[in-house]
Amino acid sequence: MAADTLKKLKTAEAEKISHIDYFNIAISVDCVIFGFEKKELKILLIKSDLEEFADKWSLLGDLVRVDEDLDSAPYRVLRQRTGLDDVFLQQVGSFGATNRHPSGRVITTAYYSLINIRNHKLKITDNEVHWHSLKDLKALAFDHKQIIEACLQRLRIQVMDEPVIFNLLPEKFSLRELQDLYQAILGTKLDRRNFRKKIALKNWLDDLDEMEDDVPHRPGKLYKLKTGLKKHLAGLAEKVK
Amino acid sequence: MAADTLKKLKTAEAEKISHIDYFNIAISVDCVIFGFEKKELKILLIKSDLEEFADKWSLLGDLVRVDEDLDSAPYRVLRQRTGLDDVFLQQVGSFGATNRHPSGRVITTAYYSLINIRNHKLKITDNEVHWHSLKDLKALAFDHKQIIEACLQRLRIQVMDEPVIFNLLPEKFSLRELQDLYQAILGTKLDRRNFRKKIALKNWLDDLDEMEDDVPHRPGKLYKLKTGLKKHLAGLAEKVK
DNA sequence: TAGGATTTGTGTACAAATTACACAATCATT
DNA sequence: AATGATTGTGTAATTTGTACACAAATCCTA
Repeated sequence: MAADTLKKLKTAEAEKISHIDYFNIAISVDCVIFGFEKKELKILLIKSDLEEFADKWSLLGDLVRVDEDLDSAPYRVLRQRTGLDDVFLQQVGSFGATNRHPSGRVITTAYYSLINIRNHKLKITDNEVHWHSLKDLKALAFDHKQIIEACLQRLRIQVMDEPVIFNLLPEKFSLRELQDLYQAILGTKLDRRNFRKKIALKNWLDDLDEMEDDVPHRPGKLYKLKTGLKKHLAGLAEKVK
Repeated sequence: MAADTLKKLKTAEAEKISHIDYFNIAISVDCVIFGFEKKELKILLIKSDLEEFADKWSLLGDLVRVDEDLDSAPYRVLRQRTGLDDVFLQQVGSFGATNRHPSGRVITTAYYSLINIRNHKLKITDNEVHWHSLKDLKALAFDHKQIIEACLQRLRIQVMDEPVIFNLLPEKFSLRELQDLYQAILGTKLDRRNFRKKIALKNWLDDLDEMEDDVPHRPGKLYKLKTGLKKHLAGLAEKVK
């Protein structure tokens, strides 16, 4: 195989194509980007650009650059795709079945991200990129369905005891919005009184002394995340907490 | 850079050295192998073979082969190093700072493993490989200290609600041994009566109607893990649970 | 073989957290 | 002014977690 492989290598280098070849393993990152709108969890997907996956959707991802930290790559992907700079991102796991990518051997590390869909800095320029309801996901490319499942599972665990969920909401929000969001994530209905008691106990919120003004019914009070509570948890030590 | 890189490549291929080079990213796996003995958690380490880390210890690991699933690689490493075939292994996270490896760009995926030190199939042939008390770890190579921390954190979470801990014990054990093990993992003392109540509630154990016979004091009853409870949780869906 | 050391095995009372559940007040719409 | 939708609030029952003490079993030693 040596000579043959070397030839392939030369060709690859000469054509300056990506580092997906036949005897090296390429490494990519994929981002599962969650948003929340109309009481539903959404995720951001792009039309696959591989012929094998012509009508399928896939996660936003890219190969990791040789001079770039693994954990920096998803930030770059997000910046390029959404214009957002200061996002919640957390590593979830790596996926590396030999046959997961049709064009060669690619191991990918998955990250999940929580963003506020109404963030005015959010700029989705690529018109192949769209929000999808988590409920009715179409066919997905690669093992991306499985990756999304793993990220959702992580999200469900994490929202129970860390204030990460607020990355999905605008700065001011009502308790109803917060409850709707929890329900969308956990996939269950929650009792309103018990939910409020539990949230109050966590002591995450500041009462803003303002009311909703855009609802067709009795408005609720508005809250914001207590200043000082960082909603972004980055780094490895926090990975599983 | 093209010509220069190509030369390096040729050399690498010609010398059949590993896939650590200057313009590709190599991928490895590292295993944090936990054992339990004399009321202490231990981990299995090997003397580093890099000059940069001459007197340091490192995790057992290897480069992932191009025709091998990522999640299979740590099983291979364990088989080669310990002779064990049917081990508990779980992916914890991937580590990929650009400067983490002195010889080139290597991203590693960390796994943690739980084995019974007294397993008679355990054969450690390489005399550079030794068990170390988790308490007094010497200097470690690479970012392996950080990796161990992440694995320990995962272990602590996981033993609270899944019966993985029994991978560290012999088939028959007393409640004292089990409690000592929990205490070693969690780093706390537990109240005996409350501990027993909690374990009883989980319904993980079968009473063997046998007694310890090798202790210098009143012997305790022996238990074993209920048959049907799989102590090995593999696969992706279980990754974070 | 008796006494000391060590460890097993067991239950109860209190505090804290979780669950189930209903009604009046507010605002928008008509 | 009545209707519809939603907010805001408390209590009782249950479950879970925590703190804590004493008698009995076995080994060891004198």
